[in-house]
Amino acid sequence: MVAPVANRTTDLHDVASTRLRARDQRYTRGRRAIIDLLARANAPLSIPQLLERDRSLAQSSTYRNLAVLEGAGVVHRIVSSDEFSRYELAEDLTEHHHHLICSSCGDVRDFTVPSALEGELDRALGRVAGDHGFAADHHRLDLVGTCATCA
Amino acid sequence: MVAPVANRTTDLHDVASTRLRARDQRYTRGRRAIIDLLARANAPLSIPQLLERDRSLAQSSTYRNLAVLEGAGVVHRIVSSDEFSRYELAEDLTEHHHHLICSSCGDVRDFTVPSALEGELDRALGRVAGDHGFAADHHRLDLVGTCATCA
DNA sequence: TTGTGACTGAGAATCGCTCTCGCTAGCTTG
DNA sequence: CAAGCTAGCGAGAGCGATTCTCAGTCACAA
Ligand SMILES: [Mn+2]
Ligand SMILES: [Mn+2]
Ligand SMILES: [Zn+2]
Ligand SMILES: [Zn+2]
Repeated sequence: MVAPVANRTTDLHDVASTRLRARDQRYTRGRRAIIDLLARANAPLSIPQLLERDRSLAQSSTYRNLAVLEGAGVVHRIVSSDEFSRYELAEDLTEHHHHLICSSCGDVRDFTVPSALEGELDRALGRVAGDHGFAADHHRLDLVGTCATCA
Repeated sequence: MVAPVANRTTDLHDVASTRLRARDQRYTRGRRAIIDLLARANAPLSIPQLLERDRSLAQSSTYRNLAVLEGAGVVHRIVSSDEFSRYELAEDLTEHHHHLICSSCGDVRDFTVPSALEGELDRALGRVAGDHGFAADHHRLDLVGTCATCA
């Protein structure tokens, strides 16, 4: 329910840069390239997909930079049963949403549910967390199945 | 919303045995031991946890048997960002539920939400799936945060 | 220009998980 | 019961995504 911190791409880079600097880290070319790719894509990307889209990226650096960006709260890592993890911009840089996960090809697509339902969900989950002495950070709602391509 | 196929432990083993036989596979001692451990536990277990609880289990066989049991639809594998996957009985052998996932220690606990909410969720997700030409198999709702133990 | 500390990338290392293979065990048929 | 067939077993080798190492770079400030 919070407005995205960055709407324009320029803002996005500013936010990324600021969050990194706060941790004594630099917003280098490789890191900016990753953010650009993730912002341009309309779905979470795996490392191979990132390397394919920008051949100048080194694999080891990309792994390292994604970890750094995740630590700085700029990027979010999605671990599924697929062979590769996927990465997307952190939610406060985009908007709260959920994922359609294809268990055949591993592809992930975004979707949202009505905010009324989202609200009910949050209330119910808040109650559950309280009952268990659990400090909730965020919820995750995925729909698992077969995508249109894998028919 | 479907009643569990097996309520008693005996039934559980019968179901497991039947589902394996349907695939020309046998319900051996090691496989039965795994099912027993999962039925007794009130949370999904990782392979190390299984091996610790039953020292007679061999690691490689346990990995193989869990894969077989998953293929037969008796066991469900949960992949998280924790180092180990965790396993629980398939939902039609227990009941539909969701997970509290501790991002600190990796522990997983079950919870349920009111069936009214679950129904709304299913309706909304059905609509989403239709819009995307996605053949939904099941949904997954997790609450990620820090458990009481990790405070 | 120099010093400090972060970054880079090729390759080595890690480690959960899967595969291999010689042997055992369960079931079926005669 | 014996023989044949197939599934299962487990120790260890292998696999592969991810992480780590380390010798050079680069950014930035003094
Ligand atoms: Mn997404
Ligand atoms: Mn569970
Ligand atoms: Zn697909
Ligand atoms: Zn914990």
